[in-house]
Amino acid sequence: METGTPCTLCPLRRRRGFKPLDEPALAALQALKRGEMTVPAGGAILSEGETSCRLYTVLSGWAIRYKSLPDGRRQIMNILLPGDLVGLQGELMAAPAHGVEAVTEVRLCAFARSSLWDIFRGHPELGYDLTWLAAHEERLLDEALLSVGRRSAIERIAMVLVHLYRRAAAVGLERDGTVPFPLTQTHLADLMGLSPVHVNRTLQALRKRQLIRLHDGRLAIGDLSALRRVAEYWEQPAAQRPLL
Amino acid sequence: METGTPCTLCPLRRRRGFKPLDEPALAALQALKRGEMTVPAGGAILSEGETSCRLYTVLSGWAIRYKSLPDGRRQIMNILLPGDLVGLQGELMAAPAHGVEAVTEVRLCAFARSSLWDIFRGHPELGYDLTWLAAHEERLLDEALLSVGRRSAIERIAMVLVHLYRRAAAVGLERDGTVPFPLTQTHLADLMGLSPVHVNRTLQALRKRQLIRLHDGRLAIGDLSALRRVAEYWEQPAAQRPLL
DNA sequence: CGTTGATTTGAGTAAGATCAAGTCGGGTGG
DNA sequence: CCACCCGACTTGATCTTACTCAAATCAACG
Repeated sequence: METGTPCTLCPLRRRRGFKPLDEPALAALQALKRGEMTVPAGGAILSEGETSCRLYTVLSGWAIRYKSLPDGRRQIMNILLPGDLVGLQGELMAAPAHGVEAVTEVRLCAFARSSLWDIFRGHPELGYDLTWLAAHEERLLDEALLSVGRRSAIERIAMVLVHLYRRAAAVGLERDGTVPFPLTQTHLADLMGLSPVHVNRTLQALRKRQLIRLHDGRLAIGDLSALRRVAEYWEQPAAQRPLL
Repeated sequence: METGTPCTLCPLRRRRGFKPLDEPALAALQALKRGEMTVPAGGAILSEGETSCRLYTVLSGWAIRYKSLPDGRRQIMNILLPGDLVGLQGELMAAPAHGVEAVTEVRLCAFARSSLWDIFRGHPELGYDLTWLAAHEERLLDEALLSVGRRSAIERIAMVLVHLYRRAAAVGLERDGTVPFPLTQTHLADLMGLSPVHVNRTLQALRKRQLIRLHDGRLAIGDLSALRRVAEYWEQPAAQRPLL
């Protein structure tokens, strides 16, 4: 665990799309920061059932939040991108019922979980932001549940690709019409409640229709509106989000 | 909209399972309360896409929170029971992307949404509780997503029955080994991502195995541990929850 | 090279959807 | 009282989507 960049210089915070924070709040946040941490690709950030005394913000890299059944079936609940909070989800102070695993190498900004309470007391606006983030995460889950419960395989895949493209672009990962895409087809399967084989065939169908391109770890969308139409997906304009 | 019971006398608040609130916090809450409201069975509490300036707590009755696709397919995100908050989910101040509908007659306690900010500023402990509730809801969604994504039909139905039984019992709805169960099989289908016909056959299978009984609107569980085993479901002990 | 993980392809199958009736019970109006 | 209607629940038959199993390909890497 190293000290890392001070919050005032955090490169993420500069990005459009993140709500600017005023000087005192930033200072308070800095005071709570416990350092930075790097987890290698494939490494565990949180283990299912194990309590962590830390709370993290993803600074860079991709991670997955998942739950699994005793027999090994696994469901990915969400993909974590830079700016996302790790560890808020599981019942504020209790053991999380989910694991978090790095997909690529992940850089994290760590806070002491016990300082949560200080945030609420000392900086109500940060407490509000925290709740905003929780409500936002819930909205992502709603969308995922709708997909898995009611969309067909091709709709689900189209949906998740549009959605991840937008999220990645929103945190500045877009480069000439592509975003990095480190997920394997097995990840997509576990994310959308499908088998890996079926994901493969579905991706082929989308490629054949020229809707997407997927080359050396990057994703490009051929025809956004057509892809959205396939997914029956109309996203709401993204509000500026807080960053802790 | 009537004035209703003062928060200090709220019958829900007496129940074991709800965290007691101290005098000043209770008074603050009372000050924000805008009255009570009754919605008939089948009535809309929130419409998809429509902004509401209110925030509600369910006092009695059952409701569903759902999203739907343009072609009419519907996914229920959660069942709302007494003590649950309505309207926190959708991006704190923005239009909710979901609807909420009464299943039975529902009695609601209303707050002005604009007072959310006052809560955080004036009563950090209430702000914390709010976040706790959001994190808790997220946990419910996690469980639902795992079910719909990775559990078989019989596992899903077993799971949801165990889960709803516990939740209903936790808010005092249990009477000699049964809880009220106002959901139709179509509700269960929309909740678990199945067709109504298949829900019917699956319920029959559970009944044949003596695991559940479902009579005149009440649910009884024949063999809890067996039902849990079917569902591959091990729930964590319920912590005391806050009530707003 | 041999190994390892990801992707691809093919063949057979099963879980659950869809379609179509039909039943049951509780109102409602004549 | 009875005919009717409506919604929820049942049942049977058929069909489709997506799963499973198995094996081949491919690229990266030591």
